[in-house]
Order: sequence, then C-alpha cells, then structure tokens
Amino acid sequence: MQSLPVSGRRNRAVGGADGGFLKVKDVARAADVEAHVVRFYARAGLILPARLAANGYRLFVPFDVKRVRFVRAAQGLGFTLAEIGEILRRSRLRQAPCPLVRVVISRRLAEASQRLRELRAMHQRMRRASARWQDLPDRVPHGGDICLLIESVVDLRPRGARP
Amino acid sequence: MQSLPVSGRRNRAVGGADGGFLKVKDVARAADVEAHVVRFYARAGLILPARLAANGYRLFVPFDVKRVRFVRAAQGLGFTLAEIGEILRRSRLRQAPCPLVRVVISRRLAEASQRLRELRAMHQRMRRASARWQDLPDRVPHGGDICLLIESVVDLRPRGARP
DNA sequence: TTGCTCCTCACGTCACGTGAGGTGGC
DNA sequence: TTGCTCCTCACGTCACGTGAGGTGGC
Repeated sequence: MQSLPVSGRRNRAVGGADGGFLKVKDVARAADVEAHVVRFYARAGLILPARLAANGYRLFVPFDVKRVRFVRAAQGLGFTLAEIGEILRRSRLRQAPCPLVRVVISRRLAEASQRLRELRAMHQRMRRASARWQDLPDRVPHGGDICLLIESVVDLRPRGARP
Repeated sequence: MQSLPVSGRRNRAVGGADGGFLKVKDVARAADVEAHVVRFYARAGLILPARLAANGYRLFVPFDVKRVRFVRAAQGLGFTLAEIGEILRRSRLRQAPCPLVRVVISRRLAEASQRLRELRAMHQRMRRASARWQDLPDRVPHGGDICLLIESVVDLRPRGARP
C-alpha cells in the first residue's frame, strides 16, 4: 500500500502531477472540457487512466489530452462515441485500423463534407435574411420578416434536383 | 359531430388531404422527416395543427412543411428547439421579432460561422491523414497511423494564438 | 377483411449536466 | 482549519427513437 507522491499544487506550472501524470482536472483544463466530461469518457472507456493512485484518483498520461481533443473533433464531424472508442482502442493497442473502421471513417468524412456544404448554404441564406433587420436599425421589422426568414432558409427545390 | 371528408388515398398525387390540409405523414414526407418527429414538434408547440379532424387526426396547412424544414435548418446552425419555437411563435402571431430574439439569432449565426470554420479545418486535417490509408491500397496501415490521425486532428496551438 | 394510417402512453437512448454526499492533500 | 480537488451514485435534460396497444377509413 505505498502512497504515491501525487501533488498538484507544486507542479501546477507544468500542468500536471508528479511523474508526468495528470489528474482529471489537469486533463480537463488542457483539453478545454469540463472535469465531469473527462470522467464520463473514462467510464465509457474512451480514455483509460494509466493507473489509479492509492486514493483512487485517476492518473492520465499527457497524450490523453490529445485523445480528448480528438474525441471532440471527431464528434463534430459526426462520429458517435462508440465509433470514436473503437478508433481509440485500436490506437492504444497499436493495431492497424481494420477495414470496417476504415470504411466508417471514410463514410463519416464524406457525410461531414456534405453536411458542411448544406450548413454553409443555410447559414448564408439565414444571414442574408436576418441582415434585413440587423443592418438597418432605422427600419422597424415586422412579423412578415420572420416568415421571410423561414422562406429563405428552407430548400424549395425537390429532392434529386439538388446539385 | 360532423365528420370531415378527410381522405388521403384519393389526393395522394397532390400530397395531401381535402381542403388543402395535410396529415402527419403528408407533412413528414414533404419535409423529409419521420412521422413521429412531426408529432414530437406538434406536442412541443413548434407547429400547430390548423385544426383537429373529428377522429382526432392533426390537420396541417402546407406552410407547416416549411416550418419543419426551418426547424431542421436552424437546428443544424445551433439553435435549440426552445429558441426555434420562440421564432415560430412570433411568426405565427405575425409579431415583430423582439430585440431578444434578434440578439439570439445574430449570436447563433456568429457561433455557427465560427463552428463551420473549425469543422472545415478539422475535416481537412482528418481527410488528409486518413488519405494515407485510403489512397494507398498497397500499403498496409499499422497502429501508428491511427496515432498520426489523432495527432493531425487535434489543434496543438495554445488558445489565443488561434487566428 | 387487408393494408395503411392515425392516436396516446410510456419507456429507451445518446451524450452529457447537475447536484448529493463524502474523502483526500497542501 | 480552509479551499480546493477527488470519488461514486443517481437523477435530470435534450431531442428524439421505439415499440405497445388500439382506432379509423378506402
């Protein structure tokens, strides 16, 4: 039952505990998420503490900060946590990405680029419509403007006729 | 207790029930969502049936299809259903968008353009990294490639140093 | 009668968010 | 001792998803 010299205060300047280990809050701060999100990812198996301190504290390695950043990035691109977990598990085992994982990645990336195109178009249209109020402070907007906003955002072209 | 002549089959070609009304499935089909999503939005007050048939069926007007499309578009740009509901309520009452709503809209649009920029950058980086496997079928990828994927996606620049 | 649609509960899911209640270390 | 962090339940939330069980109309 040796007690590990896990301090935070003393090594706060280098952002971690002794021995290069990071505690939950250290990882959270570095990856720009909240601490309970780090615990949630740990429970879900997305990140694994390198070890547990004698008091039960999770101790992470610096690369786990990158893993957490990767989780957020991949989520934004449409990956589910289950898919991300699969990718991270393989990277931990230093296994090759199996064909299934490679297919999932390329499919998600294709979907993401499609979604990005649509979002950009909707954003453009909504921005233009709302600019009618935002950029003309003299003009009092009325209810019809919201209907215009709605009309301008929805895609009126039939499916299949899209570029 | 008059029974309304609400038929679907006969007017399927024009996509709706008699009198210009649309049933749940008609709206769902036209807006490209599932029927239970239309019911969910109706229960949440995002869309209101123009009236209820004698049998309790919800009867919508054609513009509700545009409302549903608007909900999906706005969601994609980061609006919550509560915010979207507020916008739709005002458009129904033909009220002017109050200053609060205008602020929310412009803030969400600014956030969306920021998010779009970040997503595009991440998508680029991940696509390039995964291209190492996808575009070179001869080369057997190994575990290190996933670590490369992770490294290449995360943003290593400190906050504030970003453009 | 068959095939489709409609309805209302009501519970499940995904990715967290939010305390509750208690422990550990400088 | 104070202020911070850590832990584990455990329940809440948001936006649906998924049957269960029953009705309505050509």
